[in-house]
Amino acid sequence: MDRDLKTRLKTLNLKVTPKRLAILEVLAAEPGYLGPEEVWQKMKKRFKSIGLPTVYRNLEDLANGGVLIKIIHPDRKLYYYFCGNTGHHHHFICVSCKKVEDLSFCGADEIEKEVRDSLKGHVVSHLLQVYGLCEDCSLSKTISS
Amino acid sequence: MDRDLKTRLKTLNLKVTPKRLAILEVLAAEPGYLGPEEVWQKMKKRFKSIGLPTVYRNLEDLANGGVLIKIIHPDRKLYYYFCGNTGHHHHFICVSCKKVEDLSFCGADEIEKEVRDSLKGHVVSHLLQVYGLCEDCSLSKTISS
DNA sequence: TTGTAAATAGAATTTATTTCTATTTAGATA
DNA sequence: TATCTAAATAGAAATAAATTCTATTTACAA
Repeated sequence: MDRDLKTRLKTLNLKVTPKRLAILEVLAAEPGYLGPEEVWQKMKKRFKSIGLPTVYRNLEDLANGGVLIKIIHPDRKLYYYFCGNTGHHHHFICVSCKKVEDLSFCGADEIEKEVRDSLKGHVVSHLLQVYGLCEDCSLSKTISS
Repeated sequence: MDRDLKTRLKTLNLKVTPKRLAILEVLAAEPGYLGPEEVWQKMKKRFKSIGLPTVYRNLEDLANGGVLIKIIHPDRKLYYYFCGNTGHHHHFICVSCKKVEDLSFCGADEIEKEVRDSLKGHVVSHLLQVYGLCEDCSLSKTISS
């Protein structure tokens, strides 16, 4: 686990614990994304005792810190994946096959302008998720959910 | 309740029941969106007996039929709004006082273009949620989250 | 008018997620 | 290095949104 990441955790006031690092390693090694339960299963192979609440708390804390990205599926479950850089990600989620693809579109500038000009407030973060049918599912299915 | 809507329900193989129509009326009269529990509360003012599962089932069926739009918030709760008013609603949520304000910004057109052009998919719905500090909280508080 | 598949009430249940409390640990400070 | 304190944790318990189940009622087609 690289030094930058440890530094980043400290910046977030998160202590560098073995389990916290292991959760990051599990997700960093994953090509896709995992749910809390799946992360827990993988953690149990590495630690004789590891509580599910620990997994939930860490995933939440790390996502709040921007180290992980949190995805909310149409099935309402939470999923996370490792985020190398500090930027936000926007997603296109297929409601049929659950596949997630990145979107490059981001209206951050316009959003910040509107919040600043008409609401007189400050933007801390924003979330954009787009639900739909991916190419494969568009070809083979109709919208039924 | 207009005739077009009844026709639309029949097209979806959904019978035109008083409660189903009332759920639509409740949401059509709402400028924003409502959760199942909120819809249930409003329904209980109109019917002496109305079950929460009935509300859930109808909201789901109507959303599947495209009469309602379903969105999933970062808090994982479901919300619905009538598909016939001004379209989707985007919100600015103050992380300090939890106040919600409407945003007029919407990048729907650009999003649909990108999904269509580069992903070859179709957009069903999207969720834009902006977190920040409102004017009052910007003046009096710091970000603590 | 009648038959039947859909809709419903109300209770019970499910399950992802969170809270609680006692205990342990990371890492700052002396 | 030893000590201290807030953060992190385990494990049990709780929460609550959402769903399932079964008997009963109703919309509406024939």
